[in-house]
Amino acid sequence: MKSTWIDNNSAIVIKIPAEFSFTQCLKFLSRSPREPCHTVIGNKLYKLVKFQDVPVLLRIECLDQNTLRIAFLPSRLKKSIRAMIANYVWDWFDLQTDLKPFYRMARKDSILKQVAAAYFGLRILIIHDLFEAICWGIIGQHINLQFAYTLKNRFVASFGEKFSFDKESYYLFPSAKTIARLSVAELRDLQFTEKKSQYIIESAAVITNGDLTKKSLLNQKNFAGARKTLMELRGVGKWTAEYVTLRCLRDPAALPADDVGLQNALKYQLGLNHKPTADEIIQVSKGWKNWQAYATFYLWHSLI
DNA sequence: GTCCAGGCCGACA
DNA sequence: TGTCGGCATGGA
Repeated sequence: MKSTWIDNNSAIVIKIPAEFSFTQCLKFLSRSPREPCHTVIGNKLYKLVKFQDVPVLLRIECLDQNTLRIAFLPSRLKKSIRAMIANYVWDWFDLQTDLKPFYRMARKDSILKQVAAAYFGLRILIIHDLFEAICWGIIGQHINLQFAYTLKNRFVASFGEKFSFDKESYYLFPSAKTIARLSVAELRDLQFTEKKSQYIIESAAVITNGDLTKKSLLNQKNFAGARKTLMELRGVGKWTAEYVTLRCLRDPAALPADDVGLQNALKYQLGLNHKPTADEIIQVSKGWKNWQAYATFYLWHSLI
């Protein structure tokens, strides 16, 4: 465990760093009402997780500047699962990263200084599961984000495990094993394109048979190697590989320069009348060394 | 009705 | 190696 936390039978308390804003993170997480895998109600975040085959509903809230409280149902979980929950949340909000150097750099950067100040404390919201990250990347290719959430919602409602707590239903993202068994027609029914359906089922199969794991990607010499491996999957090109290394593998230097969202955010920040090209984005990001992922995330956030 | 959307693939020059 | 059409539909 990387943090100091105190627990009892029904809740865990995590000490959070000063450079953390639960409000900004919730804003990012609530950018679509169609998001099926977590819910934001007021200032509380609800998320279903499963550890050691036990489904657990988390309710996360910020008690004060220093403390995050994670309540869970069912209560009285064994200590090992409580530790997993604490680790899960710690990772989800990327609390291991010291953002002080990012803000020092951003203050001197003409593009980042404004977004870094406006969204102070925003963290990259990690997608823990490799399959979910790849899948979400493929779903989001070349369609608008709201429609991508519509597809995700149908996908999760159709194939994700459902559990009920207090008469409310909560879903887990579908497992690779479940999706690997599907036919293309079953995803076509949800309005996935033929190609997206094939790519998602094939990726699920590669992950299910153990040929691709998060661990194996992280064990590669560098993130460029991980991206190269990811791009061996059909349907995973440069953008998706960059996206997965950013959201799932925590590559601090991931920069999806072909991303239309990043292009639009920079167009606005730079006051351009055209979207910057990938080369132009690489040029303006020269000073963001090892903080490209955070710069990208803050710029995405500026579009919400 | 038109244009764009968190791209990728395969054909072709 | 670089460029271009097709995908297939929703949202603005």
